[in-house]
Amino acid sequence: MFNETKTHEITVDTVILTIKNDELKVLLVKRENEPFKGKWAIPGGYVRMSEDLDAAAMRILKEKTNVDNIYLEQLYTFGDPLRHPVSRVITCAYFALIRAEDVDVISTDNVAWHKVNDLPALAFDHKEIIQYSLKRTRERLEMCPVAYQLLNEKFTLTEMQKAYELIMGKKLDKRNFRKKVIQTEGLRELDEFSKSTSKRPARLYTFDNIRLNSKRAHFIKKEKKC
Amino acid sequence: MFNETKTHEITVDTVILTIKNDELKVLLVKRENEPFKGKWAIPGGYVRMSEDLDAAAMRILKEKTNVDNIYLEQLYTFGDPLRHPVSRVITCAYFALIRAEDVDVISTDNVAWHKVNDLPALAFDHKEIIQYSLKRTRERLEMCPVAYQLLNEKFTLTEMQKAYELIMGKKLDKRNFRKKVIQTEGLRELDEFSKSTSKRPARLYTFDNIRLNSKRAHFIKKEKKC
DNA sequence: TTATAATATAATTAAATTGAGGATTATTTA
DNA sequence: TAAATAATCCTCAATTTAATTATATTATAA
Repeated sequence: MFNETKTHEITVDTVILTIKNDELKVLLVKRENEPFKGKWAIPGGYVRMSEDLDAAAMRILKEKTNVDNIYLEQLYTFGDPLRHPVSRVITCAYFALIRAEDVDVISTDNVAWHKVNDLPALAFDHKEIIQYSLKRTRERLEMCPVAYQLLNEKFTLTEMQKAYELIMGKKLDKRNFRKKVIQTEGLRELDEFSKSTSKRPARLYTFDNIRLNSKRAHFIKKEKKC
Repeated sequence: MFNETKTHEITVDTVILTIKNDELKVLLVKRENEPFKGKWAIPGGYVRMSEDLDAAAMRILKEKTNVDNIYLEQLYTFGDPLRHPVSRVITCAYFALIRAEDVDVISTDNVAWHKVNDLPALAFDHKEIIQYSLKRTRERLEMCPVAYQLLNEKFTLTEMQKAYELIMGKKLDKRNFRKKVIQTEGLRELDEFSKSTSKRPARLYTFDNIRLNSKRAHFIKKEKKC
């Protein structure tokens, strides 16, 4: 099946997660070319010869979705020889959590946010890649409050808790969550309140230092993993 | 410098760590070809077209060092366009902790264990790769007692503590270490004792389930990282 | 005006964990 | 036999975690 003398093709693929309408969503693009033409896929493309992997991920994401200036973290490299139905393509996957308000997605029929818990049929092994990015996100969330990356610049503690609950897939106690989270280094209480759509307006908070060196998210029970 | 139409070359490189003579060591091979001919490097080579990345890592490690049948974990993919002085080579790095007794290293002038804290000049970015594998190993060690992978099948708690201390780079209290580690799921006390070279012989322990789903290593203070 | 819903704060509790160290026992060597 | 050393056992206080009870505040909806 394979010509062993040929060199490989390498792509990068990016998993972009956000919260919209109380749902965890992932940014997908509709494939314009074969294979899997017309199927949804995470944004990806070929790495140029003189291009760093990180740079390629940023460039391709920008080209396909107009999303720019975000922190992409390398996730995993998927190299199953059969993951691409035509040729041998190894892909280095990246992921990011972003604020929907921060990016300027060209929303077309070919670029859209999809619920992570209700994905359409995806091209290649992209479903597996998304699942793995969720696993990694949960692990990161246990170590530090990265959920702030998903929230607006100003957010309520209830919104933050909701983000945690969406990612971790479980309910958390409001009082203990609050008690713990307000100890987080970098979190600043504002003198502003949510435009109460209903009921009592909630205080807004913000994160001061983006490169936060904060506390472990102790209010999430740590899983033992090996 | 680069021909943008050419496809990339992809290699795998493996960081194999063990403890020998109370030192953390890494398995290195002397390069037989240019570039960096004669320089020490971590074992690595080209991925075949029909070969899975994991399989390639295993094959190449076996070919170069005779080390076989170990659990290699993917570490990171290094893709700096200038990491290879001649062509564009992206490398997917793997790492493993092994028991020196379990493997049959062909010890030649070209294959040898080197102290991690006293490395020779290395080819490519291999020093960086080794450093990153140490960082990852420490993170893993904080989550679960992977250090057992470094120990003989039967080991004393002092040996285990020494492994932790070598990896974490700090001293631990003997009594507290013992108190915590004996709670680890899968650790079994044996009715055997070390062949006391001198002083009181220590009890031997073993790990029952290799695929242990054990407790977090609580006796290592967790670092906050973001 | 009242019921309701969400935010907010305080305080209590048991259990578990952490981190430090005292004290004892076993074994070898001088 | 005594000194030295390693292994082992045990105690304790401070802290953290997780669950819970209780109460007050501020808005909307009926």
